[in-house]
Amino acid sequence: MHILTAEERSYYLDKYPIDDFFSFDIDPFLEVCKFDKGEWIFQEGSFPDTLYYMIEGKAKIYMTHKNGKVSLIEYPEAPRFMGEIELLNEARYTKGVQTVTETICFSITQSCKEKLLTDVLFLRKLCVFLGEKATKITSKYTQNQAYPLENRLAAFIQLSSDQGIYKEKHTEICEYLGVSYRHLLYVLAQFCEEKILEKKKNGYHIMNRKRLSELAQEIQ
Amino acid sequence: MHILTAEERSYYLDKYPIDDFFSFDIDPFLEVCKFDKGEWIFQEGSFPDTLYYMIEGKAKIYMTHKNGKVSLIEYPEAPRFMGEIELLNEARYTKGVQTVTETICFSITQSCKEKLLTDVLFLRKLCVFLGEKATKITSKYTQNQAYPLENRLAAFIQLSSDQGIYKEKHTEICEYLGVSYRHLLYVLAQFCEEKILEKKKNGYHIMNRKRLSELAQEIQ
DNA sequence: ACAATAATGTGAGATATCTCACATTTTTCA
DNA sequence: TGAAAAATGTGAGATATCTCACATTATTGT
Repeated sequence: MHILTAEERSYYLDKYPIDDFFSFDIDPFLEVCKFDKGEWIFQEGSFPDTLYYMIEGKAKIYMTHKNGKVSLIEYPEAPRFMGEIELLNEARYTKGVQTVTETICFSITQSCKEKLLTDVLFLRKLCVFLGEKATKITSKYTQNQAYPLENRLAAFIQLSSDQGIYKEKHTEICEYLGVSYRHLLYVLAQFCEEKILEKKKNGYHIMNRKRLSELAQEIQ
Repeated sequence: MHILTAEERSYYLDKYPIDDFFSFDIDPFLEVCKFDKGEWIFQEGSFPDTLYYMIEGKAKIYMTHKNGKVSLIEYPEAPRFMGEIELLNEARYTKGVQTVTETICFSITQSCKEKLLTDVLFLRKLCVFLGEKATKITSKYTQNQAYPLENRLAAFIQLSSDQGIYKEKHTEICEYLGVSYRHLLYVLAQFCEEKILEKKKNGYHIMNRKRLSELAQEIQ
């Protein structure tokens, strides 16, 4: 992570105005910083003391279980807060957050914590954000346990494919969908078998959009 | 649901003071109401216009999937908010909420919505509540997919047993743990087989607390 | 350019969990 | 108090998913 120069800073502040999140002047408490691709924003189990507002980039939120399994909990995408729960609760340790692409964040130090926690505008934004987060997580996980991978994967392919081509990293997606790598490949192979997908050099091509939709639409 | 008399109202307001949640006088906007056991507080799919703060009782939050499966998402217990997400977001439809026991709530009409959404004290409470909710749901569901029922059930029995006896309704618990009724019985039978539990008239008696702990403690 | 590392891919067998069909018991309510 | 509904219980077979061991192919760092 490194902090951007004054020039870059004002570029981003201009591009992504954030003043209306706060009723006080946030400028003195704010830095713009850049994380490299793959860099960890929060180490799992650490106690972060910075609130980030991600403005460009994508990341992954992880947690590791006692038995060694890893859950990819969320795919946070800009724009959104990170570290907000730790701001609200003292000494709450965090999940691991790792960038997927180069990522630009506004970083807000806890030196203005008091101001933040008494700011109506900010708190309301945060409430809405947290409410949506809770709703999203709930729907992801209830789906996970109500539908077999076949349906969830179909939905995920629809979401994440680009120009009719699906080419995500299996290692990531199996963690996200909560199944083993092996099983993900099984179901992908099954989709190819059924001519829903076709595996090519540059990814899996969607051959039967209709059938894929049917499978996906079993889900809410 | 019925609204309590002035006398009962002041009894509960006295017993569970709530003034310090608000920086304005909430009294004119607040009723105390009672739900019977099994009554629905929110119908699934409806658009509630009341914020509740549950002060006594227990409930269940449900959602029904397209394929007919039902997920028991949460076991809300007093004290806590309900309907807070719908307060923040216009026209958000709700999950189903049904009481498990007789339940007493403060009900706050949306006529003071503006006041609430500009009240620092209230918003901060709400943020903390929503943050905890998100954390709790995340940990429940990541565990669900990282551990077999054997471990999760052991943990759940520890939590919900009383005086060494486990006697929850299987139909509910299988929904909560996200498995089929059949499978829940299998694993309970297995626990009996292994002499961890013993099935008696009044419930499953815990016979091997140590082994149960071991199974439960695989989970974080 | 090469070694190390990560990602991908596959087979085979095990396990966790589900579906369905049906029997019994308990609870609810008209 | 009797009929209906809910809860409980069980068997048998299907399916979804996992584990492990190993081979191949990309990607990365030096």
